[in-house]
Amino acid sequence: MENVGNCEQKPLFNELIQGKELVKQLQMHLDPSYSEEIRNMLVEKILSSFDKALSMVKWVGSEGEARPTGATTTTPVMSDSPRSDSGSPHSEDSDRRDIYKKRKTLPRWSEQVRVSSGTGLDGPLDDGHSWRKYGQKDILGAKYPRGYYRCTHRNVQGCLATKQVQRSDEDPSIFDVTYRGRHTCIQASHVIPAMGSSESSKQGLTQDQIHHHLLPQQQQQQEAQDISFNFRTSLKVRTKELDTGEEEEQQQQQLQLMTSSFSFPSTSIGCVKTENQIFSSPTLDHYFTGNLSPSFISPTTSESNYLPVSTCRVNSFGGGGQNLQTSESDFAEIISAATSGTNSPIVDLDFPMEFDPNFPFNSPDFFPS
DNA sequence: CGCATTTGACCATC
DNA sequence: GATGGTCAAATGCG
Repeated sequence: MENVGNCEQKPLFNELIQGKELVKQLQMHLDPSYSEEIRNMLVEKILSSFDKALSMVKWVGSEGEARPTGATTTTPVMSDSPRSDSGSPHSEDSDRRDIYKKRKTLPRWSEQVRVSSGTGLDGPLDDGHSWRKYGQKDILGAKYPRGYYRCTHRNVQGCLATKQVQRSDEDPSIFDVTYRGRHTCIQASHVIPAMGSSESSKQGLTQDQIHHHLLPQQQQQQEAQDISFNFRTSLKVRTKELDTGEEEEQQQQQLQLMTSSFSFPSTSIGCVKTENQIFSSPTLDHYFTGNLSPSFISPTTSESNYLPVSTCRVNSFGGGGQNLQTSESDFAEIISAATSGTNSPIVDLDFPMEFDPNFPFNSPDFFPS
């Protein structure tokens, strides 16, 4: 935590540099013979880059915990005990308010999970963490109630990660999962090797229950398999969105527009939407994939036939600005998960486009081949 | 018996 | 006041 400052400045710096580079590119593309699409995209990218840089400045300026970008609403909640009726009136109230306050500043992103009908799974799948349901609520205008989950290890390890699961109105097989906060817990538990795990799920075992059957040594390895387990059973469409102010939301939408069309060239799986081949542009292709290690991309196809059910992911990323503090570790987690399991049929890893260009994806350490 | 889920009530925010 | 998010007692399950 002491190095937060340094850690934050680097991405900030990178954002600025990136912005500059983008301006240069844009400059080159000002020639009317170039596609307008590309120019627009560059403009948006530049804007987002600077937005992120700005928000990072704010973020760095404010001390402490994982604060997403320029969190506009950090209403300092004042002491006025609303719940004086029961229990301990003193610290508990402020604790609760603290929780609310914290929650507001927690990073948030969402992804859509499609549960294949063939799997017999009724609900949204586990995502590599164990969750405990703590509430359900009918949501206005939504057919299905929203489920609220928090990390099972919340009490033990103080992990504040939560998620909300909302079944899609139009397509009940799609679940909109909104995550909040990062897991600070050590996932002491993870799912069993591929085949067995899906069977277990069908039998109604919760992931957590499954997890408890594992020995600690196994558990870390299980993470990768856990993730792949989900990949095998669901289609995820991740739209990473950052929780922050409304401005950010708009920016987010822009970014999603821009990035949702992205798909890795190697994504051979049929159901991936490739609405838009913006990235066929050599320039942009270079721009984006330049940050991607080929070995990052290639595994996707080689083992895709391993998937028992239609499984694919459409990645679309919003700007990852706020996530910078955590995304790297998250990232590393995903990457290591993807790479550590040799039989891991990871389809497309979803990770923010806005990663640190200096992040050593090209390093052999990251992609032992 | 211990744990997870359900569900109504409470609280914060808009 | 309406709505969404959380709490916690009650209930269910292995």
